Amino acid sequence: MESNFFEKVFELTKQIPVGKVTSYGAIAKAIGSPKSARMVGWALNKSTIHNVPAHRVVNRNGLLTGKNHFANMNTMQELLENEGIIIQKNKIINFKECFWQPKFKT
DNA sequence: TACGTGACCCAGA
DNA sequence: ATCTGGGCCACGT
Repeated sequence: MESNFFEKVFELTKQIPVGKVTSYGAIAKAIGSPKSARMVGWALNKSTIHNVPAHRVVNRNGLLTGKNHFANMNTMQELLENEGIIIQKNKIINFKECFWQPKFKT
């Protein structure tokens, strides 16, 4: 049995549309474990460089907490800005506007 | 086998 | 408004 959690986080993250972002808690909640938001970040950390736009996943405050784990600290912000997202001081300005809620979709 | 760690979130003071 | 503490599940050593 494969790690459901890992796969779920993977799927949801890959389903994030361009120019949109989401939070770890949202993904965790979508999976069914709102309390386990920490594992979402852990899962992404395992898959940072795979084909998963982990850079579109930020914390509840819209802060790029995980940028430290990317290849380069600027990578995450650069990618998000490239998507059209406004970031300042490692924080998304129009976070609410760019927020996207993950859903289960086969 | 057991303990520690982690890209977080919520509730209380 | 800010600060502190607790909880959660899975993985690594």
